[in-house]
Parts: sequence; structure tokens; C-alpha cells
Amino acid sequence: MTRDDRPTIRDVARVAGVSKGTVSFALNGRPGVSEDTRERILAAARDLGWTPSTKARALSVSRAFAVGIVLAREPELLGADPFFPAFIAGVERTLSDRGQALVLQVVPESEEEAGYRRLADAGRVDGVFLLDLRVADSRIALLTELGLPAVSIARPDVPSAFPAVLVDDRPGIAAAVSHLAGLGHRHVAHVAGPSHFLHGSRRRRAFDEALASAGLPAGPVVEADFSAAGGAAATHTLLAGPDRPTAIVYSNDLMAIAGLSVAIEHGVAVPAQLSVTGFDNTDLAGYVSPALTSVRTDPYLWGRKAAEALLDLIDGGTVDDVPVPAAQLVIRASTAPPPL
Amino acid sequence: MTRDDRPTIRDVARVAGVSKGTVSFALNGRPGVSEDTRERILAAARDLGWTPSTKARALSVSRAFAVGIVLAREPELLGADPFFPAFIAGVERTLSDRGQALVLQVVPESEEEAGYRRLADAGRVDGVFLLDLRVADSRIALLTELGLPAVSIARPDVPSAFPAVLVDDRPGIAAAVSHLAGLGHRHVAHVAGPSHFLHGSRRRRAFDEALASAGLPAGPVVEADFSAAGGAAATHTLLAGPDRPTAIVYSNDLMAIAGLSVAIEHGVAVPAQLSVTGFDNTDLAGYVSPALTSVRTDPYLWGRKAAEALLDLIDGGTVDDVPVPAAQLVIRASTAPPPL
DNA sequence: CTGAGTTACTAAACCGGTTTGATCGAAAGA
DNA sequence: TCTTTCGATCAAACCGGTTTAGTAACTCAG
Repeated sequence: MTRDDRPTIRDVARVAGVSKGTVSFALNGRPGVSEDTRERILAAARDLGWTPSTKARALSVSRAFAVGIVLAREPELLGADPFFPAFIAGVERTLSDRGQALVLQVVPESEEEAGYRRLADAGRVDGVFLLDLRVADSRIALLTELGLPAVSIARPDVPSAFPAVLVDDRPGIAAAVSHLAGLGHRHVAHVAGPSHFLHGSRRRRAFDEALASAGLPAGPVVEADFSAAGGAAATHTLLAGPDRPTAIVYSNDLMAIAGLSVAIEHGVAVPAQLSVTGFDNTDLAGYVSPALTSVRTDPYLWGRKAAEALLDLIDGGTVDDVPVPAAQLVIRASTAPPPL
Repeated sequence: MTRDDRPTIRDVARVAGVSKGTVSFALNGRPGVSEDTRERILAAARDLGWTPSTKARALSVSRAFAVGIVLAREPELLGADPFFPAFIAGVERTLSDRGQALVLQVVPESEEEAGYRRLADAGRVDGVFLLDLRVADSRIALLTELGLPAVSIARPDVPSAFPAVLVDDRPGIAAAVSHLAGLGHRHVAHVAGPSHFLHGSRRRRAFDEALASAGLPAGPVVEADFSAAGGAAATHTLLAGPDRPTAIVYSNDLMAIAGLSVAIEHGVAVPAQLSVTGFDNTDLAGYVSPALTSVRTDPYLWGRKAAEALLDLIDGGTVDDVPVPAAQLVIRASTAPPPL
């Protein structure tokens, strides 16, 4: 029952007894159409069940009415990350209100640049979101060259003319460290994300600074890859080494949860002998044992804000950076005073 | 530096000294162009850096060169589900090879139908994937009415003219039950997903059947919602009740992991006093304590196959259902013989 | 040497909207 | 009363491709 006889603007014009142009004007709320005819046209459109063809509009106004995301992550890591789905849900919230679509592209890291080029050259999107910023991220220059508007999540460390949603991980990490310091910990370690990611390196720096401002000695930092396996390996390193820390600040929940089991295997009780904090406050954080103290972020909100900024940018406005509320520490059972 | 002077087919034609039509023929590998001119045209296109405009092609051949997914899930649940990102990664693998794009739509459940209608009416996509099938799913009729080609993940329980990727959860559940039966368990419980989801109810039925075919008595079944909170509550119900089971088969890993902590809180040792199995074999499964016995599925593969089927369907072929390998049970430390 | 059949190519129509320039009748100003 | 201006409307061009119909040159059988 593939009824391909979708009505066109021509049909609406005929039924309403006007020209195509007038229908177009009426629908886009332009002046120069009498109230009388406007209503007749709208009625005709309603009767015919006509919706303007995005394809045709896209061609004539040279807009795609869509924005894009290029994801260069391994499928497995993607699956474990709670950020991404919540973010796109937020993005969609804004987009659907404004009649825009979201085009997703998942590519191997080696094809990331090609992914953006394809999107731009084919004219598939009017702008993109810049996620997973890296240190000295080359995509900023690429997108500038391509003339593709963009909004980044967090402000890049290289000059960027694009607006950013000012996500800042530092207060969250600082809150975790200061919570631990307040409990009396003096040997605090950090399991960091990959240092070529901006959030990886920024969380790490925030950790160093928070220790210093709490008057604590610098703590050991092990770099991992945000995966469960990586978190487990890093934890093993920290617990097997000399001068075992009494607390570990993980840069995401997944690694922290994996760390919990490693501690058990090492016969280290959490939180009695080791305190642990996560980051992301995933669904699971409250339901592991002990329940995980974590930093709550709000990727859904970021998605909404980022989409608003991007659409405004595309519509020609100059857009400022977008502030967002600071992350909050959620204290649960995995943190306690250090052993005496 | 928004250089909007992208070359058009006209420019290529001029440089190559031929007409637009000939350029089009040359590029689409049609006969009627001499080898000589064809090369000249391709060279001109390369020199100018010309890529055909998807917008224009879409209009003239009335194809969107894109397929869609409408997701009607709560953002939180989405974030915790490992299926979805892996699936779209697989989809993308196929799509990018064939020059197609993926349009994503995340909507509240109440707007699901509207979501499909929008996609279809605006002509944004040429077909869609049907995920999270429900019992007596009304979307089959909807898509048929809209004339929108589709491929479903798992075969629906209502008559459907659309091809399906034959995902079957039953062997996985059966393997888990038979593993537990082999270990000597006779009191096996199940924490099911929502029964209005096809996979929820099918896993439940598979559980019942597997128990029967192992010669075991019917076990208690508690319905939950696939979330950590739901899994915890269900586990609590099972462990607090009379006639406590010696093993629990969860319908996903998230609930199983939440269940592990509830067991600890109840002073029930896993696996000594209680065996636990999950479903999905998430990244985390191997890194909780005890490591979780789980059913490994392959959503990445499903995505690839589903996309191939959908594109073939759109291209006019008649497409058969697509078989996929049965899920495998991954045995880890969370299962052991029951207490004596 | 003619007429039919190929081959290689062009001009023009078309997809379904938006946008520009022109037209026409009516109201307003001289 | 005779312009002038303005609001409402239409016809046609345009966006950048694809596709159809037509044509010129060239081959080949009779």
C-alpha cells in the first residue's frame, strides 16, 4: 500500500485557487497574503494532508534542516558510556521542536576527518556538535576550513571561533577530593582517562590542583582508558604498589565499579580500608556494593543547550558560550574516613 | 571562511566541455559516454573537488539517501542500555559504505507515532529500523500505512510483511537455565523485563520452557523494568520471600549487577548460596565481583545485517529474514552448585 | 549510393519547493 | 479628477541534480 501520490504544493494551490507562490507565502507567514486567502490555503493544505517536502525545501533554500554528530569511538566503549545517549536525547528535545533532524555518523577513528568532510560535502547537515574534545583538537581547524558551524562541549584548548557549552569537570573533581580530604584522607590516588582527551587531562589537572589546595601531597595518577578493563588494571597497579592510597578518585563510574571488585580481590575493604569515588553518577552507581559516591553530571541538559546554540548559530546569530550548572557530588557508601 | 561557492555539476560540465546530462551519465556509470569523455569528466570533477549535492539528488530521484531510527525510551534507560550504541555502530558500518546517512529521533513514548509520521511525511528517510518490539506492536500497521519500508529486530508476533533480523533470545536463556540445572539447582527464579516488550515476554517464556525441559519445577518470576533500581527491587522481593531460590536468571546485566549488591546486603553469598546470570554480556560483566555469568549477544552484527536488509529492501529487492548466530553463554564466577 | 541502426552527445523538462519582478485594482494624495 | 502608492496575487526563474526526447555523425547492409 505504498501510496506515493503525496500531494505537492501545486495540488494545494489548485484546490485553494491560487498560485504556488501564494501558498508558499501563506505557509511561511509572509506578509502580502490576505487573511481570507491564507485561511483558504491552510484549509486546503489540511484537507489534502500536505506537508512541505523537506527535500525540495532543502534544495531551494540550501539548508539541510539537519545537524550532525560524528562519533569516533570504538563500539564497545560507546556502549558503556552513559553520556552519549543522554546527550542526544537532550539534543533531540530541542531539534524536534524546531523541525530539525539529527544525523549520526559512527566511524573508526582513522576516518573521523573523512566523516566530517562527507557530511559537509554532501550538504547533509547545517552544523555539527563537537564531542570528546581532544588536546589540540585538529577538528576545530577542519570545521573552520569546511565552513561548517559547530558547537563544542567544553571550551577547547585551542583558539576556536565556535561557541561552547561550558561544561567544566573541575568543580566535580574538586568536590570529590575535598570530600575525601575532609574525611581525613592524605593518600589519594587518581585513575585518569586518556590524557589526549581534554576531559581526561582536565580532570587530572583538577585532581592535582584540588590536592594542593587541600594541603595534601601530590597523589599517584594512573592513566586508563575509561573502560572496565582499564579501570581494573589501574586499580591493580595502585593496590599492588608500595604506599597504597587510602582513597581513589576515578574519572568515570565504569572504572570505579571495576575498581571495587579489584579491591575485593585484593582483600581491601571498601570503604573501611579504601574509599572510592566515581564520575558520571550512572544509573548503576547507587546499586553496587558499596553504593558509589560519584559526581553527577547532566548530559541531557547539555544536549538541549548545545542544540539551541547550534541552531541559533546556523540561523545567523552570533552565539555566546553557554553556561551550565556545576556538577554535584553525590555522597554514598563508598567513601568513609581512612583506617587509623 | 564560509566558502559557499561549492562547484555544481554545471561547473564540471563547463570545464569538461560537455553538457550537464553527460556529466551525470558519466558519474553514474551509464552507457553512452565514450571512454575518452568519461575520463575528462572525472578529471574535471576531481580538479574542482566536486561532490554531487545530496539535496539535489534527493529531490530529483525522490530518495532521501537516509534511513531512520525512532527511539521511544526514557533518556535514563537509554543511557544504561549497551544494545543501542553497538547496534547503531553496526548500522553505520553498512550505511557509510553505501553512502547513506542515519537519522535518529528520540521521542517520549507518547509521541512515537508522530515521530514516524514526521519522518515519513517530510520525506526524511527511505526506511526505518524497528527496535524494541512490543507485544502486538501497532507500529507494523502504522509503517505499512505510511508505506515506509522497515526491518525489524526479531520477528514480530503480529503478521508483518517486513523482513526481520532473526534475533532469538531463547537459546541464551535456555543455555543459562540448563547450565544452572547442570550445576544441580532446582529452585531457579527469573527477573523478567517488562512483559509488553517482546523480548521481555519471550525471555520469560523461554525461561519457563527451559525449566520444564530440564525437568525442574516452575520458578518464581518477578517482572522488572530493565533498570538497576528495578533489578534491585525484584531481587529484594525474591530474597525476602519464602522458599528463596538458589539461582536467579536476570533478563539483563544491569539488573543482575544490581541484584548482586542486594544479595550482599541480605547476607547471601554469591555464588556459594545464590547463583546469578545476566544477559547482554556488557563490558562490566567480567569486572564485577563475582564476575557475572552472562549471555553474549552481538548487537553490532545485528546492526550491520539489519542495515543491509533495509537498503536492499529500499532498492526494490524482496528481502528474506536474516538469520544470525545464536547467543552464547559466557560462564564466569557468579554461578556455582547450590548449597547442600 | 541509399536507408536503417548505432553511438555520443545535447537541449530541455522535471523533482517541489522559494523568491523575484511584474501586474492589477483599489485606496490615498494632489 | 488624475496620478501615486500600496496590498494582493501571479508567472517565471531558480536551486542542482536526473532523465527523456531528439539530433548529428558514423557504420554497415543491400
